[in-house]
Amino acid sequence: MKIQKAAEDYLEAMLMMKEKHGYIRSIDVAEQLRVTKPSVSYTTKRLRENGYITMDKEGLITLTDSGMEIASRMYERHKLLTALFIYLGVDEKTAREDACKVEHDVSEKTFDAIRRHTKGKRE
Amino acid sequence: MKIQKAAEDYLEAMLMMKEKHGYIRSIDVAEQLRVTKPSVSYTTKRLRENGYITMDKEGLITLTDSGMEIASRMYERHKLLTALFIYLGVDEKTAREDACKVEHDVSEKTFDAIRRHTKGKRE
DNA sequence: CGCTTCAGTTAAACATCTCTAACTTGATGC
DNA sequence: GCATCAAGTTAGAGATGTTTAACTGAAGCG
Repeated sequence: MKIQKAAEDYLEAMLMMKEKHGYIRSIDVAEQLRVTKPSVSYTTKRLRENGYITMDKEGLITLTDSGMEIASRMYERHKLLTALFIYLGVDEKTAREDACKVEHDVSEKTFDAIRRHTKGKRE
Repeated sequence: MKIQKAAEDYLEAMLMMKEKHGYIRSIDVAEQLRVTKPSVSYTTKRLRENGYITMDKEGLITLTDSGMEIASRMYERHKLLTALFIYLGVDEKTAREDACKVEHDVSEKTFDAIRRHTKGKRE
């Protein structure tokens, strides 16, 4: 299974919920991503089948190593892009929204370049 | 009809073909986007139904005003993003590929910021 | 004329992702 | 103990966009 954008979004949202609440529930992921419960149910099933998450009998979600790898990559990209856009003069809300979309699309090479660039600016 | 990413890609590719060959054929759009002929056929049908293109009896495509508007917006974004990535130190091929994907996702606000920024750098 | 080739379409199938509606199941509270 | 609510699942549908296979129709050639 090649991980799709949507799956990346779900995994990232799960990591955010983990950081925010200490646990991950489908309903919170649904709210975060503004989708319905069945959408989350559909996606968690596929993520489970492909080894990116596990769920206990109460429905609490745990990211596996491979799931966590994707989630943290997305999350880091999210923060990096947000910082770049803000540096370019975009307001924070817009920066965040755009980062959300762009984070799936940009190659590792370009991220390296952004990383180098924003690092230079921060020091 | 809310124009989808895929439709934006097709319209942009059509504009590129127009600039390259002086005319627009489905088969060239298919090659440019690396999709099959039926994919182009499916999309041209929808674009026709929604007034973004017209096609004559030989299949030659013309962008309408609304189609051209979208195509040129995408094309400008494409060039702007490519320039930004190259400025950040990305090689040209990667810059182009990433621009292709990102051009659909970024808000007008962020594009304004990029425009201001790259303008400053070019002078 | 007949064959081939090229461009385009149609048909059928499939993947992904979403929704609404209805159901299950467990906990909460009166 | 029973009603209610909250979380999650299942079932069925629909939009989008892709594919392969098979067809149509026109152009060129020998």
